[in-house]
Amino acid sequence: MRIVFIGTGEIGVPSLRALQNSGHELVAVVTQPDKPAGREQKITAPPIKAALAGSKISILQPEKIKHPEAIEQIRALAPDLIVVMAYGQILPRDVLEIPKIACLNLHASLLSRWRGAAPIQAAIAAGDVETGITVMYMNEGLDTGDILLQRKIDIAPNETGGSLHDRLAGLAPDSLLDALNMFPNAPRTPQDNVLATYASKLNRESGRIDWNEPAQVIERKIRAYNPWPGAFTEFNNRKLKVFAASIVDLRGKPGEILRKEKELVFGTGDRALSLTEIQLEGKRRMSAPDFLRGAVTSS
RNA sequence: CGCGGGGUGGAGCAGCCUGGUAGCUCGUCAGGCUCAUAACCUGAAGGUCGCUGGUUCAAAUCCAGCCCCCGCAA
Repeated sequence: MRIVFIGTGEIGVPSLRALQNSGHELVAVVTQPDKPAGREQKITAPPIKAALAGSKISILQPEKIKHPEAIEQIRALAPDLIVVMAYGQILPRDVLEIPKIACLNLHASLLSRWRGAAPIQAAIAAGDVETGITVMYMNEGLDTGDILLQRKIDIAPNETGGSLHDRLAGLAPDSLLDALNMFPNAPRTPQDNVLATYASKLNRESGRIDWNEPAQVIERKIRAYNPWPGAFTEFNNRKLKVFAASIVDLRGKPGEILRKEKELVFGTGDRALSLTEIQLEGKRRMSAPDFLRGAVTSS
């Protein structure tokens, strides 16, 4: 089949490689334009483009995929199939109707649970015990299309957003290839809209810790947001990122520092949290004991 | 030229403003105490103070340039 892959994020890279090696004809890749990134604001290629360095596959980087020129470029490729993963823009109907067979999306959750932009973090933060990859037929809604197939994995008790992201990225290629092999008789099951939940887009501020919440909720959020966008709180008027914490059986006011000798313990809405891996603004990431050794003498 | 914090024995920090003997909390090693210990006591090793140049009798400290790490913003 003639396939066009549309994607931007790191999570799509293994699936892209699987398509390259699949025997199908990967005719082009559409990804977001190079943008300034990092402290130096250097123009940086998105991960999908970087993964194609050295290959001869044609790459399209339209500013807006809904612009007529972009749509015409994709139409001219005459794809049988379009595969989308973590692209970052909504595909207009005109693009969805281009492929002869179908426009498929790989989504990092078990739809209809966690539609939207940040399903991986949402699943951990909610305390879900399993998640997975959904291959679905795209429509104009936000992750509302009919399901082709799903692959499940368990969420480990110490799972972080980063580790789950990597595991799902690795699960996606097999899911995709299995789905492709089902054509032309691939199944099609509508989503259960009653069970649908949404994972809204995250920004830095959404990582702020609300100490009034229960310890377990905060602990999950810390894991879910590690490494991005990062959970954080304030310490001596400076931003303190928190990468790992464990629940301890102490009581105290929400946000109150209950211990700071050998461990750093904050009160929450119910029990308390010992922050174990942290990073103060301007400093390196380090363990709580290391942090406290210096903090004791300087305060 | 986006804004800001930082680079000091193996780790985390103080000292810098107001130049003059390398400090603190740990770790490591040796010994002691103890039924025992991640606890306690004694002692020891370990540092070109990011790099280069300048000022000075004298630079971790003041000045200039450069390299690297990090937070914000995007």
